Amino acid sequence: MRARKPAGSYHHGDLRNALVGSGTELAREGGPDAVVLREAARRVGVTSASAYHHFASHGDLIQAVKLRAMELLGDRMRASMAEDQPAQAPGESGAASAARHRLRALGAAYLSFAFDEPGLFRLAFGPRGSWPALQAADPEHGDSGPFLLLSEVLDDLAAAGAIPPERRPGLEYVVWAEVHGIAVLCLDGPLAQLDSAQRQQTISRALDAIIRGL
Amino acid sequence: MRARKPAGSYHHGDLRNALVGSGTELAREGGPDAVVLREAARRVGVTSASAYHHFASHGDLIQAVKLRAMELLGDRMRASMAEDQPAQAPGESGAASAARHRLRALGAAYLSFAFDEPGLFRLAFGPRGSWPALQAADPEHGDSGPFLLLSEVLDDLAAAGAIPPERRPGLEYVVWAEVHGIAVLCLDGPLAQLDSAQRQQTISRALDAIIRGL
DNA sequence: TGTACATCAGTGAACGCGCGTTCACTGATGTAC
DNA sequence: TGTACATCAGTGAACGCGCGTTCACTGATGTAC
Repeated sequence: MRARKPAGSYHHGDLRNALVGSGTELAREGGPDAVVLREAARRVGVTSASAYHHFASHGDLIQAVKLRAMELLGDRMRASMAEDQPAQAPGESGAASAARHRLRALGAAYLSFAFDEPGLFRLAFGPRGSWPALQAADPEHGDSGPFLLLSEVLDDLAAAGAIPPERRPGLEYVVWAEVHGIAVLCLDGPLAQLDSAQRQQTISRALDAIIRGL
Repeated sequence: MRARKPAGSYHHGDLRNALVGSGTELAREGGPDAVVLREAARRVGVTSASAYHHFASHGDLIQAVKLRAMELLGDRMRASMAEDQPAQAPGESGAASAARHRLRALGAAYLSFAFDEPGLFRLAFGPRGSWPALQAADPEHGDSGPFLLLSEVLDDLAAAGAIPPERRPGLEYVVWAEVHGIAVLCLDGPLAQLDSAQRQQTISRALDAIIRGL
């Protein structure tokens, strides 16, 4: 946390970041519609007009918050991958099953983010704002987005022979869509009525079906 | 179309229906956020206050439009199933493949609705309003919702031995989620950048993976 | 090291807008006798 | 068949609200000399 308030300062010093932060908080609490420019400024303790020194419009703020939400999803998935590596020397015969295990962990992390942070999730995948180009997954920042994580696991599976090579291209889209569908249907669709045990069972079945479909 | 304007009448005669209609039009044009009570009334040529004789609130209107959108989706799927039955006597050995064919048609219809009517689709599956209980799929109206259509096809597949019986329960949720995920990712997610050929290819691969995963 | 000055990042007040909702009302409808 | 009357389904005006955005402004910052 750098220089939020340089002591007795008039200027904020990091207002853009702070606004994205409070906007993210708003999205977390109330979803995409709750990301209101005036309220975001209010929470930072700043006039709404000042936001226009950092964002061209309300939509611009929304887009920034959307990107932040995507980052948070990526963080969650990366963390899950990191902690979920019990056997570090899987032996070549177990390579495929280890990769499958990681794929499952990735899907589970994705879904747990959706259920823990429905507001952020809805913003990240809702009609407001737009997704950046997937290929330009800023490698300079060193961190790979959710998309690259998935690609890597699928590469591992292909390398281990668990996926026929001719089926590999474009597979990330298919797998992503499958996991994503569960999340949406559980959050805002007909599966919202399931209690948490039923939901967990459905998730488990769906992940089975996905892996089977590889 | 019954009695929209009984000649020189003061009363509208079918205002509730008309409002749901114009609300649906609004959703079609601009998605969930565009379903504005005042505008819906304006389009029917009626004061916004009059809407409150038929809906308790704005949210009530939205819910009604949401249900309409679901109906339209069901219509589309049913129509697709009806026209897509070339061989009416499939022979017992081809029963499984015929059912698979119908499943594919169902998925394609679902996706074509999503792409043709993104506004309605977003309302149907968005955070606004809520889904009715699936089991209470009003059998008195004679028409089965999207959910029942899917169930029937899966039953056919199970009967034809294409699905191991122990995997049958809850399968509709899984399949639904898989198809749904494609739609959402293509509409509002990272797959929105695909051109229509790439999209079609992704869809095709995804449907393959789904069927393989049965 | 000190000073002049351009630039930057805030303030505070105001704008117009369209929304959901309420209210007292009135003309039309349909039912009881 | 006709009339009285309760109910229904509209009207039109108004309300308060919070929003996004603009404006002229001013205090703080940092750079050139």
